[in-house]
Amino acid sequence: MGDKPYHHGGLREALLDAAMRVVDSTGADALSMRALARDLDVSSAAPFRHFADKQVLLDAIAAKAGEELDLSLDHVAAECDDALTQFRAMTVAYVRYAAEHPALYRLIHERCAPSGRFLGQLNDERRLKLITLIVEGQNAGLIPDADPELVALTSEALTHGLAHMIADRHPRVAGLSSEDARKLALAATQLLQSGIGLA
Amino acid sequence: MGDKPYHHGGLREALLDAAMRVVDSTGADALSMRALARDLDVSSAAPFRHFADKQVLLDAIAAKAGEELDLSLDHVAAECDDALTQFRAMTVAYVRYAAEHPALYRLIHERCAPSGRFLGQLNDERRLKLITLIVEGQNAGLIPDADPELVALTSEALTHGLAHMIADRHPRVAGLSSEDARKLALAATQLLQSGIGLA
DNA sequence: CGCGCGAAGTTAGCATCGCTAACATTGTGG
DNA sequence: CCACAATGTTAGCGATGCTAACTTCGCGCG
Repeated sequence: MGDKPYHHGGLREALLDAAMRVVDSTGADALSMRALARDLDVSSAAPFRHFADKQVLLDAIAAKAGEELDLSLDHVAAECDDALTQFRAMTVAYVRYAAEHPALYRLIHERCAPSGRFLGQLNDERRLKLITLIVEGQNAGLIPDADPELVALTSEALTHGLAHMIADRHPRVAGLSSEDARKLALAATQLLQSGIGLA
Repeated sequence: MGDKPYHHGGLREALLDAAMRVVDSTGADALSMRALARDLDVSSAAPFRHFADKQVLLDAIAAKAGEELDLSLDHVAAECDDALTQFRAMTVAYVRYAAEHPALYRLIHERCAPSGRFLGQLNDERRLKLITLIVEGQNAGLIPDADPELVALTSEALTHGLAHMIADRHPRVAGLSSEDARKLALAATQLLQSGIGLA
């Protein structure tokens, strides 16, 4: 009756899910192949049938998290018609993801260097949209006539910086509630738009 | 003659130095207590006389790297009289450190969450100076009348974002030379000052 | 002066980890 | 129907972080 079958069934998915939960709640360093196998009640060698080594698993987690983030951005973007509010909403959503899943957010970006993957960036379609928006703004005389690539990059960097500070619990933004983080992201973005002055 | 003495002498410093080199060149994950001990030709238990566990060592490395970064900022700042150019030069120096010591830069910030330390932030003195600069700008009508804390935070976040993207070899800034990084940091900073528009 | 005590090393060993090799069990397509 | 590929299992290697119990050494105090 309670005999567990020799073959688990969807072990790969189960591994990925469990591993992602571990990383999300405990951090990537805390992930152990053997512990994972124990949790899923399989032998300690079983996971290696599905992931060649730990790094591959981590890459898979990062990829999945990246897709989640992407989906969340899509979802948010779909609810705005105005391109500008869309842009702002996406910034907020990005920062929010970092606040709610710091370890996954870090994982997504850390992986750039070691394994050559590059997740967590704005996908090309979205980036194109952003650049278009910028160029339009420049044609309308609303945006200073700088390189659109530079403008986009600066905007991305600001978002990124906020997200990282929050994910890493930087003391300056440590105790922020989800709502506070939202406000901060909005305020900083608006500040970038209006300019800080200092010149 | 060539007998190595039973007591190493300055083992603690030696460990710290060696460990820092390892992290800088190979990444924090590659640091091994035993390997470290082997390199310094001491037993594998010796390091634990000086650092209770690996995390403590990493914290010490992060602290030392933080001081280095701090010193480099001081050095750069000392060569500017104008407060504004000082601010810009420090931004550049910050990003430059991230470009030249990505693993250390990451380490400095990663440690925020796990061990409660908070390195890598602008120290209070410098931050105070920045805020003063902002308030002066507002009094002179050069800076929009926003919360100075917010303005400072936004500025920090932009710097931080650039630094992180470069340290993590984000594809958008991957192949940048040191000089290119310098230019980028400057351009982005100026863009923040003049404002991006979009409104 | 010498001695004893604490700081700084050592050796040995435990538990765990990532990973591999060799073998077992399946269910599925030819 | 049955061979085979896919997916599990067990056993084990080498490395790691860390601890316990012991040794060596140098410094300060009677």
